Amino acid sequence: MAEISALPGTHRVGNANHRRVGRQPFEVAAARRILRPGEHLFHAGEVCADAYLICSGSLESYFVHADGEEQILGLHGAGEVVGFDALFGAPASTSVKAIDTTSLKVVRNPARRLGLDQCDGEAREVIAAMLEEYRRFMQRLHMERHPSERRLAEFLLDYSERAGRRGLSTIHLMLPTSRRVLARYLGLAPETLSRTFSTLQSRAILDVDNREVTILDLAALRAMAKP
Amino acid sequence: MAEISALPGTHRVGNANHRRVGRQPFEVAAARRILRPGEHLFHAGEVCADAYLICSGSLESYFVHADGEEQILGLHGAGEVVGFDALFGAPASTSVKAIDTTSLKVVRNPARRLGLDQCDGEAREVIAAMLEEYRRFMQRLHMERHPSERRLAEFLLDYSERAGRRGLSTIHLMLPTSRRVLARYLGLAPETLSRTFSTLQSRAILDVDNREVTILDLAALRAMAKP
DNA sequence: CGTCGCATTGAGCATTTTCAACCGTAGTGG
DNA sequence: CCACTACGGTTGAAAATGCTCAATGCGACG
Repeated sequence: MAEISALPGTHRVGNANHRRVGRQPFEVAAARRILRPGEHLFHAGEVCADAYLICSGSLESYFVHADGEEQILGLHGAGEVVGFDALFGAPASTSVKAIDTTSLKVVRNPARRLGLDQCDGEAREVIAAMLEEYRRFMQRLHMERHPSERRLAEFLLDYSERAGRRGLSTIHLMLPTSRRVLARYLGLAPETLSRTFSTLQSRAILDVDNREVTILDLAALRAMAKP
Repeated sequence: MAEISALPGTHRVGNANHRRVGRQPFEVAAARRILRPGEHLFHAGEVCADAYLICSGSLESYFVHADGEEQILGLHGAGEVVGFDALFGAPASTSVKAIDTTSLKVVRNPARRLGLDQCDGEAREVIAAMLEEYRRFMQRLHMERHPSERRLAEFLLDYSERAGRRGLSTIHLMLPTSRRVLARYLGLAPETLSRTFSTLQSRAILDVDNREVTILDLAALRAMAKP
């Protein structure tokens, strides 16, 4: 895939064989940056204008969730790109730091370059949804390490919130899928999910009737989701 | 449910209230599409020109991995967007099918709309890397359900391939991180990872010396990764 | 009324985590 | 030069968690 000659220090300014077609010319800067081990490239939440292409070394991208658990999202080596959020002018979803001494090529202002900063409303919406999806993935990767009760609680709260956003009840939920599909979504065996529903019902936290779920004790559910 | 026998392709051209800013004019179609339960919107691998915005109903996006396991990636409700790959003119990473009867708004040709089909080589590379990252996430979500041996095998093969791509040995690997970090990356306790390394060494599949790992039996490792 | 599919429940089993101790190396200071 | 400590890695045993297999319950549909 992204095969970039990883010759550390080869300042290839320009790169003549560009198939530049549409966009107006802009500054093509082949700026470089070097990180020492442990040094951060950026932190989650920062708004970065640039993306980066790894020339040599390796990076670690991670995210510290609200509960303090550190989720490691990627180990990146030469030829890979970090800083996608910059594409969309969005705050970084992850923190990125160097594992070894790492040399990077700075891809300046990719957002402007792609013209993403000036597209119409509907297209913007698609992009926003894409970032949302990306974050949801992070969340799910994190969830996979939680016990089943917590997974279910997290799912229900997320689902409840989404239901609320589209004007439905946030406590009386109508699940969209069969147990089997929901179980696979949550990464559980169907039996385990069934059992988990049962125990939450027996503890009067939920009232479950097939696909209809009523949240009886929201506080308890929240406590279960964020220990 | 509203069993309106689908009006597939109601080309409602128009919709004047666009905040068009940058891009040149193009066909603004507010076409709609209705899916019945179980019906597919698209399959993984198809190249779709359009993205979709869900108006009502719900969709399931999933991917069937090489080993036949079905990974459910998202349950999508009203207000969400599916079909990001169309943004980049890339083949769909996932299959999407309707759970309930679902009504969609078609976002035509988002790629052209964003001008992504005509950006320069370096920017293209960033986009390709982003899609790669997305697929890696899918892969990892899938991995979380595998036993530790398989996870490690998959990681090592992936890492080996990446090392090869940048001109390093594919059998003599220098791991980039400490055990602790690698364990977190793989979603395991450090002790479990250590044990797994040990058993693979005792079976003469690997030779492990701290961060140096040599693959002794590639075939066995492959068999372990893809059952 | 029987059967099919889905959901639930139960019991035993497998894997992983946790807690604890131990080992080897590297750094530090006497 | 040799403790001594610190740290990461490894190993062991117990406990927890979720999975598999099997049986049962329940509702829809013919």
